[in-house]
Formats: sequence, structure tokens, C-alpha cells
Amino acid sequence: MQMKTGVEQSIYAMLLLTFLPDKGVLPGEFISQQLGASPTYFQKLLRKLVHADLLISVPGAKGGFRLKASPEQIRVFDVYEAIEGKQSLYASSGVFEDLMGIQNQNICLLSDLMTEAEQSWQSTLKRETIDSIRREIYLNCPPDHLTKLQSLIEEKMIRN
Amino acid sequence: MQMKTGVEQSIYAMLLLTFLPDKGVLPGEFISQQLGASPTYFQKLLRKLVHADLLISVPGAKGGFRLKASPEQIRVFDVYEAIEGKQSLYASSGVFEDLMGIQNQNICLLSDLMTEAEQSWQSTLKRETIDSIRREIYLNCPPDHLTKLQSLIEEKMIRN
DNA sequence: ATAACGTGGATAACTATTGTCCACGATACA
DNA sequence: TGTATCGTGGACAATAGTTATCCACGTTAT
Repeated sequence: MQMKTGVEQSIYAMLLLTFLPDKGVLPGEFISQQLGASPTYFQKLLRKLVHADLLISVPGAKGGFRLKASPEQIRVFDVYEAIEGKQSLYASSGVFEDLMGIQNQNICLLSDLMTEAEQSWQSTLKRETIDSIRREIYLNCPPDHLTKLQSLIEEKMIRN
Repeated sequence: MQMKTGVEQSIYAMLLLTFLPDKGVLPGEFISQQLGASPTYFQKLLRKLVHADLLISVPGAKGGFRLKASPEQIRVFDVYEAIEGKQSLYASSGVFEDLMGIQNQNICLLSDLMTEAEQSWQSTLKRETIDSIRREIYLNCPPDHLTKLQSLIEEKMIRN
């Protein structure tokens, strides 16, 4: 199994949007260009993020996307869940439970273990936020790159 | 993303094989029947388990499969890895690193976090073994079901 | 010899993911 | 009020990954 590439792209999109000043907005096509993603499919990802209440979309000319909450409040997990959905990594088929005659009991053998494993995975993703990644960028990124990107965004963004 | 159903089936197969007495062997078709899996595809899973050194296969008439190591030595993770392969859940595309001008450095922003999350997930799967699940079965399974299954296996198995 | 079993490759069916297209509604601006 | 720009949602196509089938082959017990 592999995580969808959309999760990575979405997290990067969120990161790009942290560069936006208040009330600024970035068109979806510009974001997808920066990430080298297919524009039309990327719009679908953005809509998922809007549905998950992570982004606000502004329709019409001078429209675009903006973070709904502050970067500190957006966990990496929230983005993950918005794209991947809420289904768990493991779904018991129930065949073995049948074989063992423990259909209706709550001893799930594997399920418990898998659930615990998935919670470990998720808890790591819940610990870090978009802001904590952004801070790492500020620390490790060459300053000239940062300012270049900043000015590119200010050029392409739209104020309302 | 979803875990392959083959992982679940493989773990159940390993559990079934713990019922085998020493030097006994179970044909692949019998195992797949018990698990309600497609016989031909299930053989492929069994071969993966053989390649991963978890099972021993005996060819020829009276052939079949048997655990290679004792159940205490086989971690759930080993089965998971045998079926899913060693590729990690997340593979960085590198686009964002390019955008930020940090291509060659080892600050990986997301990668570190994802790696850590995956290790959490894996460590849970490394903690439990086929034997620890088998013990749970012995504790929670109705004794008559257990003896019925045991005698079915003794009937279908092949001694060498 | 022959029947029963595992092996590995080729290939097909199925499913999920990714990508495209288009008609539509909303908004800014001339 | 018209037009250009943008997001929306649905239908659909392309691609990739997973599951399933088939077959010719090697091995072993009888």
C-alpha cells in the first residue's frame, strides 16, 4: 500500500498558503503550477480540503483559496484525513472469526492490533502541524529562495 | 490507502499452520478453502511467504506448507512485509524541496515525519507475534470449535 | 508411469487512483 | 449589462495497482 500522492501535494499547498498575507487569496491553477501537479485534478484535491474545512474558497474573478484556520491549528493529520478519507487501513473480512466461532464477541484478534498500529501512525501525524513544518522551512531554507518565493506569491496573489 | 487483503489472509494462514504437529504439512488448496480465498491467487501469497523465509514448501505428492520458524519467532510485521513489500507508505516527490532550494540537504520536512509515523505503525506490528495471537485464540475460542478445527486439520494434513 | 503437489510466468479481470472535460454559478470590472 | 476569471460538481477516460486464472514444468510418493 502507498499513500496517495495527493496527500503530499495537499500538504505542500497548505504550506504555500501560509505565505499569504491576511485576506489574500491564491488561484488553484497557480498553486498546481508551483507543485507541478495536473491543474484539473489538483482542483479536486483543493475541493476536498474545502469540504474538510481546511480551506476557504472565493469564487468569481479575483477568486482563489486561503487557509481557513491558522497554521498552528491545522494538523498534518487533518490534511491526510481530508484526502484519504476516514476509512481505516485494515478492514477485517470476518472469515477467520467465522472459522473460529467467535463472530459476535468483541475479541478481534487482528483488528485490535491493527487498530492500535493505525492509531500510533495517526498520533504522529496529529502531533505536527502545518505551522511546525513551516517553521522548519524558515530555519533550513536558503533566505534568498524564501524571499524569491515570497515575492512570487505576492505578485500572483489577489487581495480582497 | 488500504492494506492488501492478502496480509490478513496470510496471517490467518500462518495461524492455521500453528495447529500442525511437527513434520506435518498442509496443501495450499486446503488452506485457501478454509479462508474462502481464491485458490490460485492464494498460492501466490504462499509463495511470497516462502520467499520471505516464513514458510517451508514441500513439493510433490504429499507436499504442502509448514511454518519455517516457531510461532513465537514470527512477528505480524514479518508477514506484513512479506506481502506488502519493503516500500514505505510515503515517497517524497521532491517537488517541494526543489521549490524551496533544499534539494541536497537532508532536511526533509515531511519525509522525517512520515518515516517516524510509519515506524510507529510498524513497531506495533513488530511487538505481536503469530504465537501471541494464537494464545488469544486459545483463550477466547469456544473449545468445541477448537477441537473440531484441530481434528479437521489432522484429517487433511500430510505427515512426512 | 501416474497422480498430487508446489513454481513461476503470462495474462486477464477488477478496482482505485489520477487526469480531463464541460456546463454552471459567482464575482469583479469595464 | 456584458465579459472575463475563477471555483463547483458531475461525467468520463486513462493509468496503475490488486486480485484472479491458466498453463507448462519440476518434484515426490505410490
